[in-house]
Amino acid sequence: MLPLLPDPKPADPAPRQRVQDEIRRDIIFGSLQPGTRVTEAVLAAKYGVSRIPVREALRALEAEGFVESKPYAGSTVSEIPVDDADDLFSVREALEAATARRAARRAAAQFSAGEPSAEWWKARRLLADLLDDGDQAVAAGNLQLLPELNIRFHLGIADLSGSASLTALLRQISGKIEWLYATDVDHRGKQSWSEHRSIMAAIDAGNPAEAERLMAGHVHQSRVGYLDRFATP
Amino acid sequence: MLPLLPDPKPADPAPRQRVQDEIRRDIIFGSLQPGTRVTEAVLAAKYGVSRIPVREALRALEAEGFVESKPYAGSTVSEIPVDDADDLFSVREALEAATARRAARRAAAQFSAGEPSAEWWKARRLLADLLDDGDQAVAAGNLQLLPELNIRFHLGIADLSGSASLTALLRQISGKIEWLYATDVDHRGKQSWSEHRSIMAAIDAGNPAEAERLMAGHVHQSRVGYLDRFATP
DNA sequence: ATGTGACCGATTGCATACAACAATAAACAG
DNA sequence: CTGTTTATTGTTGTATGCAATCGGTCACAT
Repeated sequence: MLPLLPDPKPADPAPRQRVQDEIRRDIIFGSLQPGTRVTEAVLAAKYGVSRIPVREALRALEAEGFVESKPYAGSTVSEIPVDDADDLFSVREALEAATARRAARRAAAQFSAGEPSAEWWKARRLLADLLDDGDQAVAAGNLQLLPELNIRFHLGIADLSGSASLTALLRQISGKIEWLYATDVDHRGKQSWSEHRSIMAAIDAGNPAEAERLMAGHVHQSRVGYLDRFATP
Repeated sequence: MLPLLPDPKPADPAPRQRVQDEIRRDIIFGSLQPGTRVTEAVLAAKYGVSRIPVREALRALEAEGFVESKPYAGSTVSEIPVDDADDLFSVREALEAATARRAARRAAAQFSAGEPSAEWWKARRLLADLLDDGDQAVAAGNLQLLPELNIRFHLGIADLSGSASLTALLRQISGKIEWLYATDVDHRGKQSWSEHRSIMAAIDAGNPAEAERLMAGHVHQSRVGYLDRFATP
């Protein structure tokens, strides 16, 4: 006999990843405020899993800088790095300039060596879709979608650069930047998004210098915009 | 019956940290070569602990970029990031310039506000000892001690900056740089070390611009030296 | 001979159980 | 009343056992 509900629970194939994303989201969007003590047991109960996935998620979040832990003493939610904003942006400028430069160099190399590799096409295709989605969101006035799309675009460029080290660093910084912006939306949204296509074009053209220049300017504007708005001198 | 040796092993109070450091050391100094498959079970047996500490150590090392893992598929030792060297150095330049600038600013603030805080003195004292140890090593010709002392000095400056975000980023980059240098010693050792005191002096003087300038130049020389030596164009 | 499918060993992911440690609070001496 | 010592409790750290999943391999049909 066939059961009417063969699989009532969606099976949850990756509890650790899910829990990690949930906790990070709760931290970024204020449900878990800085200074809050988070214990493995209550989080485990909250998300319906054992302590082990929660524990690993907390360790990962600690590496990302969202929580701080002391041995046998527990974990607490970190402070929002507002004081570090300016410096984080300056590092991000150098970092993303490097990724754009590399991406353009790699694009040129891929095309000069006959057919681009499969993984290159995959990353490039993802960026194309992303750009379209963003334009669509802008056209429809859904500006609240832009922060997420923005991060994915920049991480996509890092992927194109082919450097795992730089991608990991950018991922770490992006988390902090997202946290900083979470208290408010990116006001410069439309303007900022439109700059992405020219960066992409410079990369496609295999022009490292131009890609680097555009990306550096793009991030710099983002930095200036943030500092203007939140005025943390 | 009572065993003759009730506690032959020194109890090992922190297996996870120890195992993590051991594995990282083995990776950096060649005992575990890139591409090697590392399984939790054999590492657990190798270090005489259970799989859990090994597992967490591997996760942390994955966040540090030393191993790569795929779900249910195991972990392998990452490739040495030689291709990323130049870009890592360029990011490091921006990053350490920021830490030096902040450290100087913070030093000035500490002194202008009466007595410096306890944690400031602690970090400052650690750097003083470090500088002395390095000078002593140089005088005694123990240049092989310098790479370790060098990393600790730069992380110490990051501590002085008071920014957890920047310190975490530097820690991540430092691991990679150490890995790059592990194949050879830092040839510029003596010269490089002597520059640390002037950086420290600029910070103590509360001169952010000068501290930033000196640190940027210091890291830049390190970069040029590395690229000259290993010539990866 | 070769492509395709299912099986099997190996390995990770998670849950439960227990031990070690830190932090707090209570008891006590001064 | 205050400083110190000691119990107690709550939380993390580790060990073991089992379930889920992946990679390779062997049979088999084409």
